Amino acid sequence: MQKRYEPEEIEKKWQDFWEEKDYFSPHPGRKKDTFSMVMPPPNITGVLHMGHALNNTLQDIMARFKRMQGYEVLWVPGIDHAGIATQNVVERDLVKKGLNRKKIGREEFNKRVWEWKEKYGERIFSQLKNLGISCSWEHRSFTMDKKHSKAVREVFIQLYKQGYIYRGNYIINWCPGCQTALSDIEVEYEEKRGKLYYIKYPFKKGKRYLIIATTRPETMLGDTAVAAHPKDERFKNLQGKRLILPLIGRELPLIYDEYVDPEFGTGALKVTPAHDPNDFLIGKRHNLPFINILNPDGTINKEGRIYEGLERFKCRERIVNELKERGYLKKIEDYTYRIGRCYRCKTLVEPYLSPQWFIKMGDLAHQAIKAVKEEKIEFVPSFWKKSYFQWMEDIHDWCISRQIWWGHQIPAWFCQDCEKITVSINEPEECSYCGGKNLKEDEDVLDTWFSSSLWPFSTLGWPGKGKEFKKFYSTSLLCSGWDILFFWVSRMIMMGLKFTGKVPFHKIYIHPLIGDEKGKKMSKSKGNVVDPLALMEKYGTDAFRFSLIALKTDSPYTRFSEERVRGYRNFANKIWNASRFTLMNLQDFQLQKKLKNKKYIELSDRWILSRYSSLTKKISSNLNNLLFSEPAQLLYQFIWGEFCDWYIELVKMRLLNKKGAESRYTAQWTLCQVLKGTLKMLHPFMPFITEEIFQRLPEDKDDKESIMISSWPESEREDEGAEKKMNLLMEIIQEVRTIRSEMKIPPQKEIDLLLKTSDKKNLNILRENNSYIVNLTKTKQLLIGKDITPIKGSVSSLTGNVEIFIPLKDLIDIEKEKKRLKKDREKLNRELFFLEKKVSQPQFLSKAPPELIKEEKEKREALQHKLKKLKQRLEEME
RNA sequence: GCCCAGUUAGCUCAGUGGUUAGAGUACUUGCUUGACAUGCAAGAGGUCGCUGGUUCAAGUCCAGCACUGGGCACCA
Repeated sequence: MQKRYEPEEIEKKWQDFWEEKDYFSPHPGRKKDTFSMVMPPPNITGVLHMGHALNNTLQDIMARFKRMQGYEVLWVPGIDHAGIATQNVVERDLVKKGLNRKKIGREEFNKRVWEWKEKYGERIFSQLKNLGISCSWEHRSFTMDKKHSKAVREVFIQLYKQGYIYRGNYIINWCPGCQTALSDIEVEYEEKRGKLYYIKYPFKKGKRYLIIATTRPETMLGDTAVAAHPKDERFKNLQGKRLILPLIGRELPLIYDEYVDPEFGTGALKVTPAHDPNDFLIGKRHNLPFINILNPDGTINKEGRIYEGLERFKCRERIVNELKERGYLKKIEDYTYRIGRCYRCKTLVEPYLSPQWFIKMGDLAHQAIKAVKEEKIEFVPSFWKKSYFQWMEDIHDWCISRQIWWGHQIPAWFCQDCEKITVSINEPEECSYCGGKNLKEDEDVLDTWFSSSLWPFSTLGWPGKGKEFKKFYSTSLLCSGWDILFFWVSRMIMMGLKFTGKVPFHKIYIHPLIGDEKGKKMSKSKGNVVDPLALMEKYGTDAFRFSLIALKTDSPYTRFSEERVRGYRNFANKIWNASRFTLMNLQDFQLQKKLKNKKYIELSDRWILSRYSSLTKKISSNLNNLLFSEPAQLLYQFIWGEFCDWYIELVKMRLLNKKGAESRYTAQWTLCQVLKGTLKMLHPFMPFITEEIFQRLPEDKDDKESIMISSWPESEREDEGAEKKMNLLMEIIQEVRTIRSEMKIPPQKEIDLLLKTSDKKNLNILRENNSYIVNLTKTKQLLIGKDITPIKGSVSSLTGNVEIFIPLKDLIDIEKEKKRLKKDREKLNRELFFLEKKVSQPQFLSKAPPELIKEEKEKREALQHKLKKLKQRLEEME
């Protein structure tokens, strides 16, 4: 075994081994219970990023943990066809080749997307394999495969037939870049500093005019009215007047609508029903014409007359100029307002009137709220529930149609004869209303999130209700980032309840997104993106995974720092070396079976086994409660701070046979047991290094061929007495080391050490375990007793009720020692002052629990004793 | 505007009403100590954002405020 842990070959080796052995597929376990999860499907365009890494590491920890606990685990991996995102990527690729989508046509385009999918779609799977995740690859799914198409159509048709899905002409968010409708949540809003233009709208008769403020002057091309508040005095006597739209010359009626805010701008509002959601409603109320002025690509259409063909912002510029030239522009003010961008291509979104498909959300949302309120789904951390409720309670109908080519085509046919819609799983032969054969399939496809909302059951074969569906649905747990809480999680809950009658998952674990060191969102444009694959290569996958988990908090962004990964690389190396040490000392371990029944176990053994036992309980309960960073820290602390720093150090002398064969064997057994059990608990976090070492450790009957399928450790060896004894010894050792360091005693120099106490119990502990003290403090001569008189020129200290003396003779610097003791005295005085105050308060004595009072009083006595001894020493030195 | 989260060591973060508020990292000092210098030992470093309240007891619970980050909704 080399001195350093070298992850590369080891990781590859075990990943292949596990897959070959088919450990990732569900196998009936000891518990007969199941544990199931579906992976949030990455986009087929996706390249592994930090978010995937965290998300999948969390799931992998749970999968491995539950598997070791004896559950039958199913973890379904999959990828998402990601409609718009994928279409954009493939389209860009076409442009590079001098082609475009319209040139090659829909069929050819989709053929190319499929080709692209075959080529790159599973790239992310191989990257996930590097991460060591243990999902069931044979269950892999794709949101566009036959299974899912069937589920999608089934859901669509049922929703349509039950009146949840409708089609109509409404204002939706239109992305001129992607040239499709978007749902409300697919628009990202940001503050923008822009201008507010004040435009004169002249009356048809006379020379007067109204001034109207707008941020989007180009939309005036679609104005069909001017509105004022009915109670606004300024406009009261203008009833029935008509205005002329500048530049265009169209006559506009002046109407009155409660919606108008008299306080804003001039109190008069231009109404553009086809390009503003509020104006749309006003238009409906007042039966105004709806004039669409935009082409799908964001250029002005023929309704814009002389401006036809202009790009929308060019048009704005020109209109403003012309208004100015012709005296229609009163003024321009600076104004900050909100603009919406497409979440895929970041193009500014336009409110746009067009025929689209929608799902009525009211009832579905109501059921989904109810299920969470009734705690059928547990949110972790629970505060996310509030966001969930808020969004669900204020939900709008979901625009599900997209004017793109890549996706599930909407199973609807328009009858050219009677203009009615026939919806059907398979292509219908005739119109279901008039029987006409002249049918035209709807060209729109469904929102990507429509198919992903079915994911927890569509992956399990729904609408079929086969064995797997029955066995693994509802799933046990879903892990997701909060960024897709509304896009995905909420919708799965609604669809799951609607179509299976059950919640899609019992628990939802919502993890943070990973920000950079400053806590900012990682993005390509900011250039602060960290590549997980590079980190895995540099520090090893285990260290990388561990850093993701140990860093994780509940706050929405976790700050990621490479420093920490390096720290956990060092931790992996520490484990490696602790194991190396153990293995080097197991030559005669064949005796282990005999040792199992041995009664003789040393204090340090009892101590480490006790610490180990309480660790097993904490780790199990933490993981069951979906706490991840806590167990990670506990394991780190135990392995490094207890097992390595203390146990291994204490056991060295025994392994060198200084205490006889029996003691050596016991040490070997304990080392091996504790190491093995700890590795098992660490396995979900650091799968590779733990497997590598496990394979090298001696087998016993419970451990089969891999740590992955070994049983989760349980241990009942808590021993409070042993812990107390060890604590005393450790304190003394640490105190002696401190003195050595403060007194600048060279590390090589052996000292004499006197330990004085009148407590019989402590005397026994010290005598029985004097070797611990001798070995860890470099002591030559150790004297333990209750009537020891320290030699003059000793340094002293006190822990518990044990007085420590180190004779230094002429080496001692009296002044320095006095200073040290005085500093101790000050500290003691301070502590005692507060403690005495506390213990003497009548309210404390009457209301605090008696146990605590007793403890505090004992503490006070101990402090008083300590102070007395300290004062004695100081007097002696004067 | 409404909502959520956060504010603890230089930095990144733990902290479950009850010892002297912890860890990693960085820093200082000393060490090639028979697993490990990716290491070992010791040390320094804190008005727990502010103000009140509840309590025998508050970093922890409650209220208000400030600041930071985020989400949602908005008037052209």
